[in-house]
Amino acid sequence: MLSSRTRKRRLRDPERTRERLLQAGFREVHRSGFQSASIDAILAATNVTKGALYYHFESKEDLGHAIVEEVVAKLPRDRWLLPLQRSKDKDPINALIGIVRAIPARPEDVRGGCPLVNLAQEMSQLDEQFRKRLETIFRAWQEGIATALRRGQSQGTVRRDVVASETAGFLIALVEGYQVLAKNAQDPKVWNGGIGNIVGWLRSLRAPRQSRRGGRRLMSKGRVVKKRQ
Amino acid sequence: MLSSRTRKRRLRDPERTRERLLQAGFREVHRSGFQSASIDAILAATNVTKGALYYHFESKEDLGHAIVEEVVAKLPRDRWLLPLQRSKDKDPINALIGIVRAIPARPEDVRGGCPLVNLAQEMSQLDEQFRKRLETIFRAWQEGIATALRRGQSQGTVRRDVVASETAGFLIALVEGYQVLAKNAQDPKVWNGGIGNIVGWLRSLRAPRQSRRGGRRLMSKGRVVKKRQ
DNA sequence: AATAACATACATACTAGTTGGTATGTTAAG
DNA sequence: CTTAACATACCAACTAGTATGTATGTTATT
Repeated sequence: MLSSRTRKRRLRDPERTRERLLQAGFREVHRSGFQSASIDAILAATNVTKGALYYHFESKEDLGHAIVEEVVAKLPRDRWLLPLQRSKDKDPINALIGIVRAIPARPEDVRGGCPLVNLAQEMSQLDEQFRKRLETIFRAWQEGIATALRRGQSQGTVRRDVVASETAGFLIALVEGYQVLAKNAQDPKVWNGGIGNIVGWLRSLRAPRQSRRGGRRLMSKGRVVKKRQ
Repeated sequence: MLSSRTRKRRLRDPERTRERLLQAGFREVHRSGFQSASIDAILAATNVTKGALYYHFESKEDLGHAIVEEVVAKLPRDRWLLPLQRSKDKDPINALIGIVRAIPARPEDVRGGCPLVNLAQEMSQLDEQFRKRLETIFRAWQEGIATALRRGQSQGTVRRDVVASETAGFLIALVEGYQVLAKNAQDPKVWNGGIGNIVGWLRSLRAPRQSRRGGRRLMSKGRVVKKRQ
């Protein structure tokens, strides 16, 4: 027996139908925002009919919630949390620098903005259900970073005087803020500049070589400061 | 002759009508976003009729552009640029700290988010006219901060090794990023925490007391780092 | 193995409401 | 009297959502 996918494309494949709706819904929401996302546009993009959509999701909101939980939530998980866990032995600051540098800087990504921020910005005030789901994602993101930083502190690679959770929030705010600016500029150069400055700031979190005097560290090397003073 | 305002409320006062539409439009757009902003809701809020609105503005987009230029643009000007200019003699870092601390932390402000970011996030990808107007605002904001920082550098209060324009962008990203997080959390505490961390970072830009060795400076005192190591 | 019974997974056509926008009429101000 | 500043009524397009019908897949029965 061949798997349901490899056979001659079954006429009914509810899981696949649902997944296609989620993906197309995500794209439409990412483009237009949730409120302006058109159900008809999603259907047109998938060649799924309205009856099928409302069989799998009981309302537009329900579809939106599923998109957040099943599509949006994956983004920080894949881009941040998994890489951080995978590099358990290495210095978390190097890992974070790598992650930040790996955030897509292609024009279409920069211009579209971070889906998480897009949705949070639009919906958190309007729909508590959306907000809660988004906050869960933010929390997991922040805690993942904080955990990695604490690990770095016990390894001696991260300054002991930084407060992990606050620093994680700082980093997230920074990343999201620069993405907003880059999206508004509609210009990858803005984002690339942001990466440089974020990386510079990240380096300032490193513990000094031999941990002299309780882990103070200067704030040079960033793109915010000149390379040669 | 009494001024047009003090008389017994003239039946026709086009300037006032226009201004009321701008203000109500701003509030509606701030609440719902531009796309979902309802013309009818704006009319209901102002007791102005559709004919009057379309006499003053030729389309919804036109109204939106006017809102950006005449209402939104004032916000960073009033909150950032004017205070920075007014404190020409003082240390710009102190001025910036005061400005950041003065950003409203009332629940309704935090939950509504920064109107500039809201619009940028929603519209920059969709409507180039919107984007250009918003970018003008961001540019002026960034240049205002950069100018103040450079002034501080020649005064000797700001580290010489910081690149003013980059640092200004960093600060803006940070402020906007934290406002996004606070809006998503719908919680003023998140914003207040952000203020603390921003202020801490701002302090790290100060030139050392007697400008020893080319202006290096450590990054302590922030809320990101512990107060007593 | 054949088939009846049933539930799943859709498809089609429609509705009630809202949207931005307009055509045309009216009235106040100079 | 003229025209600037509205007011009213209306419209076509689009919205999410639904009622109803139908074809497919599964399961129980014989």
